[in-house]
Amino acid sequence: MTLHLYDTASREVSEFKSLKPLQVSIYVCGATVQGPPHIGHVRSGVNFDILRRWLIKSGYGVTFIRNVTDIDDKILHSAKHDEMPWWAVAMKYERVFTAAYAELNILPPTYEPRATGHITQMIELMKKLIDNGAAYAPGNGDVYLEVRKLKSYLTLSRQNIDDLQASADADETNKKDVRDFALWKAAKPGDPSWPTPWGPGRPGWHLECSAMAHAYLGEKFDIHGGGLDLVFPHHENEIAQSEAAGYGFAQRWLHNAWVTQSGEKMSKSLGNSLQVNEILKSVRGIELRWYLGGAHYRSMLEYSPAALEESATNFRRIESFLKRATELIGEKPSLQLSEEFKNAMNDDLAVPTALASISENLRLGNQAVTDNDKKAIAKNANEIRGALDVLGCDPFDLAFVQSGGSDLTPALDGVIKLALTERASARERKDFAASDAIRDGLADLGITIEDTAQGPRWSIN
RNA sequence: GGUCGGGUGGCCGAGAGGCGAGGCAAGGGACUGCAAAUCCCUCUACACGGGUUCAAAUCCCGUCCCGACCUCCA
Repeated sequence: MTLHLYDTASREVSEFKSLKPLQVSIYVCGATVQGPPHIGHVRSGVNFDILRRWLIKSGYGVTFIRNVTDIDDKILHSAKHDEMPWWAVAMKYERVFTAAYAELNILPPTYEPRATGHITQMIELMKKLIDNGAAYAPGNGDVYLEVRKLKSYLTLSRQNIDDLQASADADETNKKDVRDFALWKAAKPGDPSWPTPWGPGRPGWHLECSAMAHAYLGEKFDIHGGGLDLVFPHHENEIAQSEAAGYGFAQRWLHNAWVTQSGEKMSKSLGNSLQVNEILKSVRGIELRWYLGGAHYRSMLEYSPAALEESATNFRRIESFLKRATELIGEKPSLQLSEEFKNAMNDDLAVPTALASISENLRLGNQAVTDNDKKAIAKNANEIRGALDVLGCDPFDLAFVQSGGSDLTPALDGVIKLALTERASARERKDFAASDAIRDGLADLGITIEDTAQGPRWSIN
């Protein structure tokens, strides 16, 4: 099976064909850096990172753009509130986002453009749109796109323009039609602004992405992604601007669903958002990634602490098998993929089905450990590690290996082995009170002892 | 009002006409001095009412419920 992906525009899963052979260009709408990320933000990051890794594994070269929206109303609002320059607010949260992405082993984008770094491209795009007659500048410094003049509009969300509720904005008086949207917003006193032929102002949200996608990927590119809530208006307006400028734009649209709580979308404004930093106090980044990436990208993921904990436990079982297999085989598993896993991933990134194949590998692998069948241990360990690698959850990945400081593991191993030798001799003379005291003592220190056919092993909880 | 998703076992979560995904929890068993880990077995569900079909969780019609978007959103 070749790679098939869903397309929001057609609402169908279809075979993926890149514009250029073995090259894929992807633009994903990144964060507006007006606060720290919640787990919904990074779910989007994980979902598109899995897509990217799968494309790379499938032999494609991938150019991956994820922008940073570093100027918007909320950033300006925060800046006033915190008495900081707007750019300092944006940079502060951009760094928090970057750190969160790194904790979850989300690959850095090929290019990560900031909106404010691309004003020139935005002005060029507006000029083009005004020359085309698609956009107009009413004279107050705003620039609007005239949606009624478009050949098509709202094709992604399949809405009728007359059914849209008009925006409640107070300063709509300069629009020819209430549904026209701002490409550029005139400067308000005290706000940052950039000079344009139509007056000083700042970019509208939609214009940024069209201009940056064009700057880095050209007139046509393969995949445009983002959260489901961006379909309208953001992506509709990106399409409108780009098509009005004569660009082919995105060939396929992918949207990830939300993380919900009590059935409701997680969002800062609803006050039910869970910050990544908070969650990472209870689970490791690799475990949070396993949890967020485990649901299908188009399905809502209902968050609960119990579900997260369950998922983390499940991951630790897999990880424990891989470590065990490494000890028994004498080398790290290689990266192999089972047919089941490949087929699942090719079917619109069916991660839950792919996970079922990992569970099967795990069961067979553990059985092989019991039977001491090294060939079967290796096969299953290799296929599990290969799958985890695609999912960005390879425990051997350097991204997850603690860096800095000296590694105390060999020293600790020696000390624990001394204790285990004592325990073994106690067990030999059937002094179970003594042997259990050693095991309990180690358990109190967070060290778990398992008696295996190959002798005792220890691990830190 | 318009446009979209969704309702699956105790819980989470796939599937989208026919071989009962998978995980977690629970119960039983094997192994163990006892545990832990692991393996085996059990528990077998698709909101409701009609319809189509040899066959429906899946398609159609209707109903109920939940959620999202309608110019701030991942």
